[in-house]
Amino acid sequence: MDAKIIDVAAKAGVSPATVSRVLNQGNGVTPKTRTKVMKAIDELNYHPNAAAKNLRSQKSMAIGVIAQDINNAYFTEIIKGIENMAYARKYKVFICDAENQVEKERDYLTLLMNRTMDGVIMITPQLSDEEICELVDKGYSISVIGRNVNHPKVACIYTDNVKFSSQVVEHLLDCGHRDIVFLSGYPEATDSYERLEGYLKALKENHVPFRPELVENGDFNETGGYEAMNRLFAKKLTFTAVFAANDEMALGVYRFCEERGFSIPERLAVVGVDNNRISKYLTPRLSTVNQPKYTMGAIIVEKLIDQMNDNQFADKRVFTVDSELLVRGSSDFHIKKKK
Amino acid sequence: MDAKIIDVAAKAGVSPATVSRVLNQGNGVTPKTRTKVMKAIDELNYHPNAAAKNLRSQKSMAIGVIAQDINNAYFTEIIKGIENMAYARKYKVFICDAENQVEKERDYLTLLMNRTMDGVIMITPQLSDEEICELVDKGYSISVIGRNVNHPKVACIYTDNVKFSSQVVEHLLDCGHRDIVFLSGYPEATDSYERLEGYLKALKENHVPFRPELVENGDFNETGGYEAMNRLFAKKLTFTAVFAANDEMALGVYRFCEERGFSIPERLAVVGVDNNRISKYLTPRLSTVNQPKYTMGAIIVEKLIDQMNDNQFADKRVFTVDSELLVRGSSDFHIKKKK
DNA sequence: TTGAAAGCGCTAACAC
DNA sequence: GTGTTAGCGCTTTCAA
Repeated sequence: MDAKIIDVAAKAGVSPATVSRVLNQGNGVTPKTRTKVMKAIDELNYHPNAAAKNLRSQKSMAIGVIAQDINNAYFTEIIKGIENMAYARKYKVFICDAENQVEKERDYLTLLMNRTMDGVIMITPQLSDEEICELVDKGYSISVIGRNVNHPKVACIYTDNVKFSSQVVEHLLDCGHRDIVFLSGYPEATDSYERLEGYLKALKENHVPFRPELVENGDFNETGGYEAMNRLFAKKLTFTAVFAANDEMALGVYRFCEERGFSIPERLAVVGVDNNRISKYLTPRLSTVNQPKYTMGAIIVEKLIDQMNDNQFADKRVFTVDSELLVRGSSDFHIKKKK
Repeated sequence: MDAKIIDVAAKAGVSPATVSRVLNQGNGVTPKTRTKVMKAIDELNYHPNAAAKNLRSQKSMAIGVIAQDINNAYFTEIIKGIENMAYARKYKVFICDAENQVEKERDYLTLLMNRTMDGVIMITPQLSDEEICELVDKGYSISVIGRNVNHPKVACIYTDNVKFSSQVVEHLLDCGHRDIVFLSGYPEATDSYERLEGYLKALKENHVPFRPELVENGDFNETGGYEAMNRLFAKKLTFTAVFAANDEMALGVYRFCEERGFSIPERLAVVGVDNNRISKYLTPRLSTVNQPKYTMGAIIVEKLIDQMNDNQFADKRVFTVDSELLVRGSSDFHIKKKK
């Protein structure tokens, strides 16, 4: 149905090889032949068949992004950074939505094995480091956002979870809080346990006793956060602040507070993580931790491309980027000290 | 580097054709041979090369979704419907983010021409019907969400823009408003002018004079909505309600009101469209029009698959789905009639 | 600068 | 039920 390279060649009175040269690198062709070929391409409305091209050249010029959940603006923001930089480097980007399921992450990785894409960027906290390393050892190109995978061929970019979590907790302590809930995501996720680590560290350094019952899992989503709050409340625990490991769970905390008539930040202070765009539309605005999401995406895709082409990195492999605690209405309030 | 089908065949002591049969439809193979082959596949960690497969079979089993902007939850919700249904039908989905640029829409369409994907679903209000029809006439499979493209081979699913817009305006009139701003998206978009049409219809039917100066373009995004409000205000126009053609622009209206100290809905009533998940996190909650987003995605992908395989539709081609006006805090208030 | 020819890895006719 | 073989449409040596 479609025109093929041989049709273009015939129409232009040249060989398929010449058409290919015009289409690709482009050097070693007379301007005159080039024009003839371009004209034929145009007239026949020719589009090179990607499958044939990929098969022959053994590459697809495509990068996959496996994101935890595309309904979460944190991920889409990163993806935009990836996409724009990839575009500048002549790569296509295929976005894959893992919908919070590890099995889906694995599923999408088959697109890497079957060579649909040349490399993959993972923005998912679930798949284990081991699994990633195993694949990389087999020769596949994978880069990672949001954690540090210790493998010489895996580029990583992340913020220091422990550090900013301590900062958040210190901010809450400064506001007079002593009983601070930590709302975790699924426990296997690095984002969960590293942020918990920061929470514990700050408590310890400030000589505030750790109450394990104040740690709950909210699965990184709104519903999970809401349900976690209900569980805590059902246990009749006392607390005056919540540190949610991401903004989505903080949304659940807001819902909980609204239903119970709890005012934020007076009755309960709330801090999230991600600086999800939703956070600034809440009332009161949600205090959160900002990360340079777009830039992180842009940087990692460059590294991935380096790795795919040279099988090594031009300079660094691991990037840590600074995060920033944004104190907003949901926590900017000093509670009275209990006697 | 990777194992190929011939390696598997050798290892299992069969021919490549048999391996292929096991891998694909699967009938016409003895359970015994099947087991042998599966074992070899497993041991060699074999993954069929997608490019070779696509080239030979002349299809990719991939569907593209070109969305206006993936930062907008309206689109990601639809995409989830598409993806899950496509998965059930053995199709992969490639998500493409047009970032509000027509040129990007066209760019992604080349993935259709070069056969990277077998068909495309467009959720973009910009690319013209003519351009879409032209491609379909050339034999490409395209389906459309959010408008009605009049072509026997284009499946469409949409809600009746005129109808629900009239409803919105009638609701505002019921609340006592007479001077209602219409915040449009870019004017070429069907979503803009059809919603404007509904606005005009309701005004006319209720004998409320149309004030053209109350129609402004907000480009379908938060910033656009905000700037449009500033322009209206700078002109010292009087109005008591805003009907924004989507929720994103309504966010800009909220920002404007907050900065000016205007209370919603007392000083200004606001209604949006999309039932974007953000709408219910606002204070007050945003009145909006809900569409069955997930279902729309699921339905249209089925139709696209029908069309790609049979080159026709099993039953209907055009689907209209009901929308529902959700009256929430941002408009649920009766203003006093001016004398 | 251009052309001829081989072959990327797979599937689908057609044999057997 | 299984094997042989041709060829999908392109790129890339190699030769001219």
